[in-house]
Amino acid sequence: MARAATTTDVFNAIAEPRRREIIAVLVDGREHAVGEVVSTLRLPQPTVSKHLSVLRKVGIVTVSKRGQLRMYRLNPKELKPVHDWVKTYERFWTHQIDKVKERAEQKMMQRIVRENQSTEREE
Amino acid sequence: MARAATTTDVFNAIAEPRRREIIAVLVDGREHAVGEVVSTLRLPQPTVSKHLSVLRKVGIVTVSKRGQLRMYRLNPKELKPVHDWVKTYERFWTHQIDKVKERAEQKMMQRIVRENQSTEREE
DNA sequence: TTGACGTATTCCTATATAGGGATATTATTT
DNA sequence: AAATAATATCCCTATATAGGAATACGTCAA
Repeated sequence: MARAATTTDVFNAIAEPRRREIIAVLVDGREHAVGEVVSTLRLPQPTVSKHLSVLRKVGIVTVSKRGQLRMYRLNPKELKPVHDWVKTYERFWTHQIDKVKERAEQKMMQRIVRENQSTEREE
Repeated sequence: MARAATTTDVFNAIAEPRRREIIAVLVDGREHAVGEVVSTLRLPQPTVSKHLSVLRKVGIVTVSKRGQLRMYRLNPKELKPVHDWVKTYERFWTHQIDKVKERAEQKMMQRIVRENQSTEREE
C-alpha cells in the first residue's frame, strides 16, 4: 500500500512545511486572497493553490469567492486533534526542569552527607 | 518532486497512524521489545520493525540491544517541535467559549440598536 | 467583445512510500 | 553444530505525491 494521501487527515496535511507556512500566513484569522499568500511566501501561484486545496479538503481552511478573488480563512479548530495528541506527551519535557532541579538537589544532599561523614570521622 | 521522506522530520514521521499507535505503546517510558509491540498491536513483525526504524531515524525512539532483543524506548522530547508549532493555534479553541459569549453580546447589542432605531422613527 | 487579471486544473516526472512475503542476520539453547 | 528464536532487511507492487510548465476557467474593465 502507498502512503496515505495528504488529504486523509490533518496529520498528513501538516507534514508538508510549505503548508505550515501558509497556515502561518493565515494566522491573523482574516481572509486572504491567494495572491497575498503568493507574494508573501514568494511561491509560484499553482503551488500555493494546490497546497490550499489540500488544506481545504481536510478543513484547515475555508474559501469564499469575492469577485475574481478566492478568499481563504484559517479554520484553526481543525488543528485541535494534533494538539490533543501531542498534549499527552507534554509532561515529559514540562517536568524536565523539575528533573534537573531534582538531580541538583540530590547532588546537594550527597555533598551534605559526605560532609557529615567527614565530620563524624573527625569526632 | 516527490513527497518528503517519512524520515525527514517528526511531522512526516507521525503522519502515519500506526506509528502514533506504536508511540502510544511506548508511552510508559520503559523499554519494550519489538515482540511486545507486535503482540500488543497485533501487527506483522516486519511492519512494526519498519515503523520503529522510521521513528528511530527521526529520534522519537532509541534502541538498545539486550541479548537477541532490541529494546525500544520513547524519546518524547523529540515531539516538542510539534507541540510548539500547534501551541501557536491553541488560543483559537481555548477562547472559543469567550467568543461564543462575545457573539451573544454582539447580537444583544444589535437588538438594542434596532429597537432604538425603531423608537427614533416613531418619534 | 476583447483583453487583462486572479485562480484552478491538467499533464508530466522523479521519488517514496506501506504492506506482504520471503529471507537474512544475530543470539540463544540443546 | 544444529535448531530455535527475535529482529531486520530485501524484493515487489500499487499508489500518491510536489513541483514545473502550460493551459483552462471565471471575472472585471475598457
